[in-house]
Amino acid sequence: MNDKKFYITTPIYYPSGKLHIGHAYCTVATDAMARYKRLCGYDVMFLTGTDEHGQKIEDKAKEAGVTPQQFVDGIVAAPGGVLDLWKLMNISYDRFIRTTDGYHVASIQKIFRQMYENGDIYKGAYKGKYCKPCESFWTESQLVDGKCPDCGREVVDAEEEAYFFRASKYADRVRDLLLNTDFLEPKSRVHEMVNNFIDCEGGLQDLCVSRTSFTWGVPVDFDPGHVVYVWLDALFNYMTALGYQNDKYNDLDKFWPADVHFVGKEIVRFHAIYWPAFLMSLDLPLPKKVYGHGWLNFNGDKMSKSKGNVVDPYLLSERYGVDALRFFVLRTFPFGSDGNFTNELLIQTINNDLANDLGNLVSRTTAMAEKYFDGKLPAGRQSAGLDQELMGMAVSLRDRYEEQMEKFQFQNALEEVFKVIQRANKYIDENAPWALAKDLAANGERLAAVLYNLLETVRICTVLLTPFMPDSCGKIFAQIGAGEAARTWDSARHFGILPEDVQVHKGENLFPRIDMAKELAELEAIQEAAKKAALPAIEIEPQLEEKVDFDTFCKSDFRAVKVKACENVKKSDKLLKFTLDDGTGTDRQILSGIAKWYKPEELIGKTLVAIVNLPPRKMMGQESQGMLISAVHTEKGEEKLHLLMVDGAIPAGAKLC
RNA sequence: CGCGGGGUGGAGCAGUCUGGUAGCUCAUCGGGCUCAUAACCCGAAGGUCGUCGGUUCAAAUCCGGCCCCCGCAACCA
Repeated sequence: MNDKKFYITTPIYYPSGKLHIGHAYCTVATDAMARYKRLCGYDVMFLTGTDEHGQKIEDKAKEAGVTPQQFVDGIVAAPGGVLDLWKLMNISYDRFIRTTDGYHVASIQKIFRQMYENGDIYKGAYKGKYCKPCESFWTESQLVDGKCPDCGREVVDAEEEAYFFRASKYADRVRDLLLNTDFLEPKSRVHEMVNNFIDCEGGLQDLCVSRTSFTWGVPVDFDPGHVVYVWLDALFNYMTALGYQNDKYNDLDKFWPADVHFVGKEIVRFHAIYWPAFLMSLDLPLPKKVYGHGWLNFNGDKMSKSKGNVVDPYLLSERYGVDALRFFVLRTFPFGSDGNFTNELLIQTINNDLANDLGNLVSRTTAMAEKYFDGKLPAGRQSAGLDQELMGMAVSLRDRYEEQMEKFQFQNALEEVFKVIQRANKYIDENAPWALAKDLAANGERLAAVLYNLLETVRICTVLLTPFMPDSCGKIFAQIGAGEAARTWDSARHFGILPEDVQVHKGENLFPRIDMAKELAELEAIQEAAKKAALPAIEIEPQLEEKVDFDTFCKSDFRAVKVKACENVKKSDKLLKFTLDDGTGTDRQILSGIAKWYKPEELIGKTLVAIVNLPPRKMMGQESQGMLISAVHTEKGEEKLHLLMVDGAIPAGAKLC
């Protein structure tokens, strides 16, 4: 049996909506790593999956009028879903776990009970600020202006019975793990974790690990009404998927502890603090490493559904090919820090690296082999001093590549490969095979040597690119006549693996050049349309739950006012200055930030509504005595505003009540 | 003094931990080649490495002050 084993995981993704390029990024990185390790001869377990419980899913399902299970099935297993995406993107996972799988649910129940029995989970009361309409608890620090950060409404003190995990008990061990080992990488994330959550005020807090406010989760089997907190449920997937506390699988001894968990930086906290603490509680071995990778932004902005700037991996895969997309994200961005995804960069990378350098190298090499030798190299060879540098670089490439791959520096590993590819292009220039070809009788053996060296260089590079672009590399191997033995990890360290009389077949262009200007325009149009479609047609502010008493309401003095004059405020692009007749005989001046929606001249003579007993307030150096009332809503993500205009027959100053 | 990340030739980035020629891609300019996907190869111009100060024989790199940008409710890698 093989004693070289490697267990790697992606996070299990939360299927509350379609996955985007960020999920694809992490998964492609994991896939490249898994394929690399397999290439190196490891017995690899590559796990991914979906984290399907929680309130958000329950809410979404309700909105959609289906059961939560139907909802997640729709996103995970239906056409165009998560499984489809990974298939499209050629993700070679060995196992896919869904936290709604029966074996996982049963395992979680056992785990929860076990931690309860050993005293690390205890029953307590969750105290906090509660927002009734959102059914959410918030801590003081989460509140925005003392109100619910979600909906902006008032919160009340509330208490709920809940189970807690004694995280505090493991604070010292976790701190030590973070500070004194390589458990968490990159190192820059370590301080953030320790400062924020362990050495913060009050130390590492016990974690609330059950909920009673919703039901879509793993039920606590000994206390009906409670469901297990999603993170406890989710984190253990890494072990239940190997058979921990269940009979479904039996790979725990073989693969646990995991070699590395790849996770996004926002969930580093759960993986670097609570996950080890949970494992310590059960006296289980800890994973060897958690690697927190960066995020892809889009055009400098954070990608988010609410901004509608989410990049769709389906679209890009279909348009440019899966391998091009896989390659791009790993070649361009350092894995440990954030990267800025732009369409231009994507196309640039495809054109330069894949089309011009790699694709063209394969193309010109195979074309010459066909043209000069009908695709079959003659056996005679004549080497020359010019060969040394190229061969040296090619043969030593594997070591440099390996060094970077072991550090998860995909960008650098690929950089090394492309240095060799560029060197090969230069080698063609140096040797000018077309000149040699003019006198085959005299130079045939030299020409054969040049082409053979090129094929070998291409072969070695292709072996090392295989984890990143499996399909395309298969096609290159076929074109250069590389059989199985010429595709192995071991063969990548040796020059001269291809048979002397290698048979070459020039094939299709592997990476066609893309017309940048045209493509950018089309992409933008598509993404713009998608953005619009993703945004809700009409959005209105939620109604306030909090009651206002009648007397308080009566204190607000609303009056009909007539616009006598209206002008833009100098140096302000938002403000309009109104001179109003409020019936008192003295003009009232009000400033209103509505220049975006109205031109001053179109408002003169209109009858509006204003609250007149607000304290006066200075804006841009001018006093505003009250506020004009408007109706606001959001349409396709765009804020809309309409001043309240009333019947012109209403006299200035009439009170509204 | 909440936490963290960042400021490097026109653009995007690496290098900073482990001080010692400032590197890559693109764009620009000039040249070469014609096998190849208008691709390839060579050369040039272009940076006081945000700023001020300190340590040092030596600082993009270490230390301190300051300025500017980004993220830090949720959805979310």
